[in-house]
Amino acid sequence: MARLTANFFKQDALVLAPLLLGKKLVRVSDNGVKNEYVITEVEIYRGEEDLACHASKGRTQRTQVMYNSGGVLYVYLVYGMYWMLNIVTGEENNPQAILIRALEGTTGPGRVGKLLMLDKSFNTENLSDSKRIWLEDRPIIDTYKTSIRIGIDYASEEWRLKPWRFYY
DNA sequence: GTAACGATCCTC
DNA sequence: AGGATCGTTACA
Repeated sequence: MARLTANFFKQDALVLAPLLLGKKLVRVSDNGVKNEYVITEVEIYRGEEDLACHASKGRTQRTQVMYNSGGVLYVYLVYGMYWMLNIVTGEENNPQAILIRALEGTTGPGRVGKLLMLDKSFNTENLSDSKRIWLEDRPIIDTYKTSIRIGIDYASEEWRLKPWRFYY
């Protein structure tokens, strides 16, 4: 099916998160091998008001990528070891991103980054025209679950309790 | 400068 | 329950 491009990712994260479930993630490695995965778990990080979102610190060298219009990647290192894969979503200057927490057959965002062999060079990568990573359309998953987000105990209750984790 | 802390995972 | 491991942020 067709590659998903900027118009799709420009939608608000609240709309996009459930739509990303079941979508195909394609990764072409340096040696030219193409692998395809299915997205099974995501989390929303949305706006400067969201105290769990890195953009709550405002526009910094790290967070500026989230201020782009949707369709680019926000990839960063956490705990000195794990590359987190996020898709920037929404309108320009409205910082939000969706964390890919799991692909079919994997558990945990750290393992996603390892499986996809991500590194710093993937930060700001454009999903609309990248030759090494992109998403392709797939039928909607209409039965899914939600829960609070994982690993954000530092956020205040208002944001910690948002049901912004989606999985099936 | 310098210190504290993670959107995690593995091992004990 | 605790350690690995380093970029980002905050504060002096």
